[in-house]
Amino acid sequence: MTQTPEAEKIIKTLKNVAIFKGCDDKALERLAANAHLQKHTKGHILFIHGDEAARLYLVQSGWVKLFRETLDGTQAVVDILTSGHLFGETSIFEDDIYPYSAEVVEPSEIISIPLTNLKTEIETNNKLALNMLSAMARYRRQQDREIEHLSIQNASQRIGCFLLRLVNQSEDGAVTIHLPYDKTLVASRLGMQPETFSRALAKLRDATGLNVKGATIELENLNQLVSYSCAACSSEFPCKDLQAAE
Amino acid sequence: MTQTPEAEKIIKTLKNVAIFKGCDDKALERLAANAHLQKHTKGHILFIHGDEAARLYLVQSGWVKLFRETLDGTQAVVDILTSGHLFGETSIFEDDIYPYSAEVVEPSEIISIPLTNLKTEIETNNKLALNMLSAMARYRRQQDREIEHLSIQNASQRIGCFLLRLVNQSEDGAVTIHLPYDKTLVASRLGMQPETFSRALAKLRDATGLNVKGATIELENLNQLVSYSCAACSSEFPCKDLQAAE
DNA sequence: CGAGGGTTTGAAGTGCATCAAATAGTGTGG
DNA sequence: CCACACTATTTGATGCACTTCAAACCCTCG
Repeated sequence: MTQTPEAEKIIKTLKNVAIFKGCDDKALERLAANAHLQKHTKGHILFIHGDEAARLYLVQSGWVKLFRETLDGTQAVVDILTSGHLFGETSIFEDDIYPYSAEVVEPSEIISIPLTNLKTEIETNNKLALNMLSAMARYRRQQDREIEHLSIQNASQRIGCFLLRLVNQSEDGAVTIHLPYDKTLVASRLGMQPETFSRALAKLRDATGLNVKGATIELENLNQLVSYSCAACSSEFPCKDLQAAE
Repeated sequence: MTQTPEAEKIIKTLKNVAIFKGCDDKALERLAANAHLQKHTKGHILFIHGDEAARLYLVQSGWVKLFRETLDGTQAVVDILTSGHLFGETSIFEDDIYPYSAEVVEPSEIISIPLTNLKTEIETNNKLALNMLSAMARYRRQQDREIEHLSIQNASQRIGCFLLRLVNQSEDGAVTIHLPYDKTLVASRLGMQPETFSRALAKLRDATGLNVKGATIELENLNQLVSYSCAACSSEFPCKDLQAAE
């Protein structure tokens, strides 16, 4: 089969995404049929909650925010995704509408694939179905923890937990963390107001001795942060899964 | 194949569970091998967060609470399940431990099935895998809404939303709702303290004119409750899925 | 009838939201 | 390179929502 360079690039990316691991080349080609790779600037809306779901999306680079809005305009951030993360794929079941809106929040490269490709493939490709199940189970555990955090952690602890998930777990000793996007956005991701985020981060600094310079955060040692945040969590520190791709 | 009466009863139940719909009898028999149906009294612990996961559970009748506990003893309720709901099944992927604890909170009949049965079956039975994917996708949407509610609804609105989900959606006009379990438990399910629940319910009564007598709640018409609670939600009223079995 | 758990009520405190305003930071065009 | 405009972030002041601790009340069941 002859392929365009774009198609080749897409297939190469798919190979590294968890749910497509172990799929053979033919299957990937079928999945990637009519797929597109597009660059988007900050602020671009990929789709709106309630839109008819036609494609699934894969973040190649950059960041994408998933959110919903209530009638009175309040916004709830569902998740913020980066390289390797997939979204919009759950709409192949029952509903054919997107359950949230998606907005590009940093310059991004986004791959999109027709949902029908996935739907067709999954119906005959048990391996793919199992991969997807495994990914969904992982995501579900994340959501459970998310709910737990919202109900029992305070603002500073949630920030601490968020920072810990940005740290490469193999790192030890002094650590430098770089916030991947706006503080305002981090705040909304954690379900709090920007003002609260600012104050809670200051409180966290006083409590754990971390050092904040703009979007860069330095930490002499992880343990203090771990004991501060993870005390109010049912999981133990190296909390696996939490940052894993879908 | 000769079957015990218990096995027959179990298979009959499985047939009515969403994820087993469309499975043929042979498959159900394989799944039900070494399954048990047991009665449990209030307070019985089925398993603890972190236990090695060996079986999946299905509520035949009664209510089961899924929860986690932090080091300092605080408890977060993950979900409270009833007839037709399945739990513990996600442990067939990656982890082989239960991601939460499970406690019987009302006298219940619980079916349990070895996880290996499901694991084996799912690997060859694409229909089952697809059903399970569909169920997981539905559950995921519920979780998304749960997170949204925790971050943007207040206590009274969350109670209102909870009540609306107990109402048979086809009903209209005057409605009587019966709380299925302790108010204290409802409170924890909604992520609030019992005292807060009590006060928030009183506030909801004043705001929407519902009538509370112990565990029975009467409501002249749904609309007032809908407009009170659903204003702070991104979904529109007859919020499907939310009470659906996994 | 009394014990015990569930539920409500009261009083006080904490945490987060909100509104307002100051400050820092960034990118633009001159 | 500067001044300006605009946005992100911080800080202050205040109010409301929920929690916490305490105690009363109610209901059920032995």
